[in-house]
Amino acid sequence: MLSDGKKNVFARLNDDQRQARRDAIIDAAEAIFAEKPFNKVNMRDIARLAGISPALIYRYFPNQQHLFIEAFLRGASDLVPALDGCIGTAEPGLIEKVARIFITYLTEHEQYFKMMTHFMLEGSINEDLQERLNAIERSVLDQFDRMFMKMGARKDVRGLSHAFFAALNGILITYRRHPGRTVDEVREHMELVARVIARIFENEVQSEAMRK
Amino acid sequence: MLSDGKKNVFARLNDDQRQARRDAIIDAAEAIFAEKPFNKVNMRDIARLAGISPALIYRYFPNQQHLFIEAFLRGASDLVPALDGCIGTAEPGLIEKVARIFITYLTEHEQYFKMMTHFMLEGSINEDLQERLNAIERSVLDQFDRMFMKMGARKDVRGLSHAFFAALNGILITYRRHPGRTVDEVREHMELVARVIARIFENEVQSEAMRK
DNA sequence: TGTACATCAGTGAACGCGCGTTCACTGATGTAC
DNA sequence: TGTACATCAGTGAACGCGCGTTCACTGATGTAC
Repeated sequence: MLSDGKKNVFARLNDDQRQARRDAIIDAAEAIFAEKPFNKVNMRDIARLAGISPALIYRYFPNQQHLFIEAFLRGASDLVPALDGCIGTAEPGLIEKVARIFITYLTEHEQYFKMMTHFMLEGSINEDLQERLNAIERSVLDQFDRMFMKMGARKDVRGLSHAFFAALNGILITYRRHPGRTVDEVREHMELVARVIARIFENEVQSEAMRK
Repeated sequence: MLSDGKKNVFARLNDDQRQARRDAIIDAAEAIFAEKPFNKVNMRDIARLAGISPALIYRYFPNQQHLFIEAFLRGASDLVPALDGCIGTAEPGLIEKVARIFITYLTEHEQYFKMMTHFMLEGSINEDLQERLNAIERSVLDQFDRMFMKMGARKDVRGLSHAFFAALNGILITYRRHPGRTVDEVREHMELVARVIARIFENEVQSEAMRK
């Protein structure tokens, strides 16, 4: 007699095994994103790197968009604790430190940055997935809020965070491919510009506090 | 006897006619870019809108990349005079005005923004074309330099311009597609964030002047 | 203990489509003589 | 003035490729009895 429950009694892969394979596929997707320009990323390469057939990916993810967004969510969620950990204490230069962590994280894990811009620029995204992307963005903005408040900002903190977030993203996109520069030179330039940004935000917060 | 000059005597389209058709193709490319997500833009649609066969485009442009970059250069070069015209006099709120012009220009002519991000993110670009793109970027940065100097900045003006440029680009990319918002709401939010950015740059320049 | 069967992970090849680009061709016009 | 020819704008169809996704199938394993 067949089971009448929702879980099929015949499932031979238990949850751990399924999860392990899922992770392996996401690992492969990340590696391919890290290696190639994001419009060259494709399912065949991901499957090959994961050591499986392309068709098998579709037993774990309904389509490419889901896979990409799951991969992004898994990786990008590590950024939030990293920010959280360093905002603990108010200190001079905190904003610069946070800016550097943000920039460093997204240049060292270029795959997340590529995925992020992919979603920002592409057409329609599944509603649920969009909401999860928004949740990540809000978490990052929340961290920035905390940072600005620790540094003494009181007025329109969210506005500052939005501006800060946009400015850092802009650095990553604008100076990503400066011709004739090595990877290190690009990173160095980004950090330079990030310091300028951090400095003027710092200055803004300070002078706001002084006006009070 | 055949002509021994470089210009073929048989050319039936004179330079004006050729240029007119070239412009018409670029017009069509712009219109398609304005209408569709940039990864849906294709040569067939451009040809159809221009009222010609796809094959004819290749008599005017060697390939798609050249067409796109020429289109971008033609359109984006109008931004520089627009900025130039409004930086004439130093006045309070100048930075905000310039930020608004930049944002407005690239939201009202969304096609240029799409092309710009296209080039920033895609793989290899022809060297000559890259140099022309860089020239445009430098012109914009030069305008920002002028603006900051008029407002009293003296130290590391180019650094400010780089940061300002990145921040404005970041606004355009980050807040482009906020789900459930109308086009007007998106634009309004962008202008709000741009005002925050402008304000803190203004503050930075002023306090730099005061420290002197 | 053995056998027929159900279930499911996994596969390689194929489907279908979109798209950049090229090909072979047409037809109009100017030139040589 | 007429005719053969060269030149070039322009075309529709085809080529070739990449890629997301699906299909028909295999084989291993657990179950029913």
